[in-house]
Amino acid sequence: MQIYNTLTRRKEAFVPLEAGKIRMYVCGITVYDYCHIGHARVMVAFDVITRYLRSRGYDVNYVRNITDIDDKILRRAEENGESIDSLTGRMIDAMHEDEDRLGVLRPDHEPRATAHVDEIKAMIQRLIDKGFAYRADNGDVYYRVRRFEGYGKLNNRDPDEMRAGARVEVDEHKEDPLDFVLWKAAKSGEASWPSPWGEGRPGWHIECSAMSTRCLGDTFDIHGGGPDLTFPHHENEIAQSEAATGKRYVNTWMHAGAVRVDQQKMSKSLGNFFTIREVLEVHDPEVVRYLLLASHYRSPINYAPDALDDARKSLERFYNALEGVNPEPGEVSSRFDERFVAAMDDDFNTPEALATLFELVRELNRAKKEASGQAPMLAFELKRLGAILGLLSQSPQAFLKAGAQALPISEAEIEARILARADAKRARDFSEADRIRDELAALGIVLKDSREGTTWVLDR
RNA sequence: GGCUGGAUGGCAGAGUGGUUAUGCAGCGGACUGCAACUCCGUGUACGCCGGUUCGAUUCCGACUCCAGCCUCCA
Repeated sequence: MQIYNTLTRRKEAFVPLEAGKIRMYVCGITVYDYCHIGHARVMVAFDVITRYLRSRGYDVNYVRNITDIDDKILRRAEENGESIDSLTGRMIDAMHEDEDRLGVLRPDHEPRATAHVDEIKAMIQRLIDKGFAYRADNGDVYYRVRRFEGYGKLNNRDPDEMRAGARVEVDEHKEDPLDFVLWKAAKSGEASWPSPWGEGRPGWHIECSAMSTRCLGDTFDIHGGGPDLTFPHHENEIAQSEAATGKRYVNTWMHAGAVRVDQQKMSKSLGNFFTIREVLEVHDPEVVRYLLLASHYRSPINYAPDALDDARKSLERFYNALEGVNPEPGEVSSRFDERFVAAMDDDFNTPEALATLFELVRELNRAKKEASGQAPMLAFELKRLGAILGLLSQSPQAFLKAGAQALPISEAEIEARILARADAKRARDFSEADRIRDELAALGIVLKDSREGTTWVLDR
C-alpha cells in the first residue's frame, strides 16, 4: 500500500509500526460554530481511510480531538451570552449529528482539550526542563523555535528565511518572533486552570501533541488534518513532541485538499462557507458524500450546486442497478475486487475505485437483462465494495423515492394511478395512459416500466 | 517574495512513455405503444514553448495562468 506523505512529498510504501495495527490521529474541530463542507471533507476522507484499512484487516485506532477551549470559543460564548460549556456542548452535539447523517463512523476516541489539561501541563514542563520553552514576564509560556533543529521540515521552510519577509507579529514578550505560545496567561475573568506558571489555558498546538501522545504513544503511524494545518499547526506539533520525547513523532502525514467556492478556499475567515446542515436541507447526505469521494482526497474540489446535481445523477445509476435485485453472497469474478483494492491501495484513489464500481454496475445491468442468475451476487458485491466507501447503504427505493413524503399525493394514490394506467394500457387507450403518466410527471414522479411491472422514482 | 500543489475531451474527474478511465451531457442503434430505466456503438482530450526518446498528455527545463500555506481557519 502506498500513501502520500506530506513530510517527504511523495508516495511511500506504508508499513505500520506494529504489524497489523495502525495508530492514527486526525485534527478535529474547534467547536464554536457549525461544521462546514470543508470539515465534512476531512471527516469523510478519514472515515473512508479507516473503513478501508479495517476492510484490509488492520486493527485501526482512530483518534480525533475536539478543541473545546480557545480564543474563538471564548469570544463566541461572550457574544452569545452563554457559558463556554453550553456553547461547546451544543456544537459537539451538532457535529455528531452532522457526521452521523453523512455516514461518518465515530472515531475510537475523541479527546477534549479541557479533559487533558494535566497532560498538557506535564508536556510544557518537560519542554521547559529541556530548555525548549520559557515563561515570559507576561505569564505566557513560549516554545523556543530556534532551539529545535528540525523546525520547518514538514513545510520545507527555513526559519532564517521565514524571518526576513514574514508577517510575524512582533511581540516584545517573545525572545524571537517565531516563538509560539504553549500556555496563555488568563486575563481577569477568563476561563483558566492553575499551573506552575500562573492561571491560564493551553495554547492550540500543544493540545494535539499532548493528547496524541497520551492516546497513541510517542510515535504513531498516521497524522492527518485539513490542508491549512500543515503550517504552523503541524510543524509546531512536531517541534513540541519531538523535543519533549526525543523520538520521531509521526511516520506519515496526510492532508486533505481544500474545498473551494468560486476558486477560493472555503473558510471561516472568508465567510464563504456552507454548513453541512444547510446543504443537507436540500441534498441527500449520500449525495454530499459521493461528491466528496468523486475527487481524490488531496485534490482541491470546487463546491457548486451543479456539482451536487451531477453527484446525485451518478448515484442514481448505482441505485437503478440495485433496484429489483435481492443481493446474495456468492461466486463472482474477482476482477472488480482486485481493481478496487488496487485503486484504494494507491493512496486511497476513490475516483478510480468508483470507476470500478461503475463497471460492476454495467455487468449487473447486463445480468439483470439476460436473467443470467448472476445479478444477486453482483449486487451483493457492489454493496459490499460500496460499504467500504460508506456508500449504497440505503435501499434503492429509499434513495430513489427520498422526499416523497413532501408530495401533494400519497404513495397509495400514486400506486392507484399506476394501476389505472395499466388498465388503460391493457385497453390500448394510450392517450389515457400517457395522460396519467404526464400528470404524475408534473409532480416530479417518473414511471419506469419493466416486465415485472411499473415502479416509480422521484426526479429532481 | 519564500514554500507547496495544479493546468486532461461540453462539464466533472482518474490515469498512462506507444493500447477504452469512469460519470453526466451529446450523437446513432436496440428495447418500449411512446417514454423512463437499461444495453450496444460513438469523441484525432491532455495550458504554451523547447529538450530527452524510435515515440511524450505522461520524463526534464523555461513560460503563462490557477490555488493553498507563510496570520485564526479543516
